[in-house]
Amino acid sequence: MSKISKSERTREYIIENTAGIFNVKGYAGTSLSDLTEATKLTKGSIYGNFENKEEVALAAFDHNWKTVQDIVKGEMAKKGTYMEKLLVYVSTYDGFFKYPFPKGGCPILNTATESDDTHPALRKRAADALVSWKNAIVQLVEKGITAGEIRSDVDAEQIALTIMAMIEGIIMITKATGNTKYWHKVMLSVEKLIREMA
Amino acid sequence: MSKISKSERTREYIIENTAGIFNVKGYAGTSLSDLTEATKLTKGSIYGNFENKEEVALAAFDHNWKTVQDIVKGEMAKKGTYMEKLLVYVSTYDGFFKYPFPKGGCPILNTATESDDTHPALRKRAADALVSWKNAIVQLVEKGITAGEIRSDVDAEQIALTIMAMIEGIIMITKATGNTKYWHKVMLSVEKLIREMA
DNA sequence: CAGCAAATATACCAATTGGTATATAATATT
DNA sequence: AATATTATATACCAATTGGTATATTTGCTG
Repeated sequence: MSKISKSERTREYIIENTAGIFNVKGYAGTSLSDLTEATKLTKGSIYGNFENKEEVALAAFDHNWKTVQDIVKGEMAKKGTYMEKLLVYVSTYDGFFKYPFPKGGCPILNTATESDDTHPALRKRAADALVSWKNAIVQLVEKGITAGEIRSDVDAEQIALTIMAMIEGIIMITKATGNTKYWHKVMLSVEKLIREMA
Repeated sequence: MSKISKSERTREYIIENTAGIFNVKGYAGTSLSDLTEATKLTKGSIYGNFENKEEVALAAFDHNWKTVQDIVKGEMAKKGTYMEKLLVYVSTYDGFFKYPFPKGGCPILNTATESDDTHPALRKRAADALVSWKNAIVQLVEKGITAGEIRSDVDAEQIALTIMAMIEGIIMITKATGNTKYWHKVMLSVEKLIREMA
């Protein structure tokens, strides 16, 4: 009486075991043989569950981004104030290692930079994730204003985009240089930006 | 009496005509046939001037990054104060379209995100560029302090890294979403950060 | 537990990949 | 202008690419 069919389970199995590869090697850098190797399945099995490589990549992106979201949402749920919820971006991303973040870093950063000029479907996926992330932060700021935690003259969208840009930018810088000191310095700037809204 | 040899000119010709491709398609996404097509040369000619595809990609990165640097340096030279020089990052990057920026956007962003987990040589190149960029900003801030334009209590490195992260982050966000309004909002934050140092 | 449908594996495909050995052409040097 | 050298093109290579048609196995259902 298993509600989920075999193929649905295999689909999930494929996504879980290849999501990390796409996030590390990128779409162009990931081959079908990478996928068969990682899943110990054959091409026939993969193409029986996905139309093509692109469809696997899209599902992998969704999976990777959901992984990040789940961690952040989980941490935010523990916090009482909107100010504290916003500061989760500092504390959680700061403890990058404590949490099971996807291999290869931020999937939005990786997917967006590779696909922006070359792969419309993947680009769209990253863009949609960015907009919904932005809206989530805007919501927190606006609720913070209503709750009296945050000044009413702040531009919520500007704050959201600035936080996002700082985080994504410093992820890139830190991963490229390997210098975690850089990371902490920019996180101080993010924290200052958030606290200044009070 | 041409000082530069034929092969040196061909090398330059290859770099100039392929740098944009690497910056748009990435290292893995760029094939030898992309290179021969763009240069109208044959593989023999390319491999006579470069050891392999990696060497072309490294030279292409250097070329692309120099293009960005030349634009910024040129604009900074026109400014009298260190404050104004720092604000060039806002005004120049803001007028992305006026200037002949490399096709595909910021080469550091593109190269770093693709190579950080996969290609040590390219990663190193991007990391070195990041550090020298950071040091250039630190220099400007420190000179601004000496000149009395900037408060002496600012952490120059933190400022530098925060500006860089914001710029790189918003380049990614803007290119992915296509929304230039986002760009301007974050640039306002960069400007605020710089002016607050006075 | 037999039979059918769904899922997976096998075997194959043409095209392309990065790269090389060698032939040919162009350029310097004498 | 002949020669030596350098640079470019040709022709080839094995391996891999993404993808498909078909065979085989698996799991579900009456």
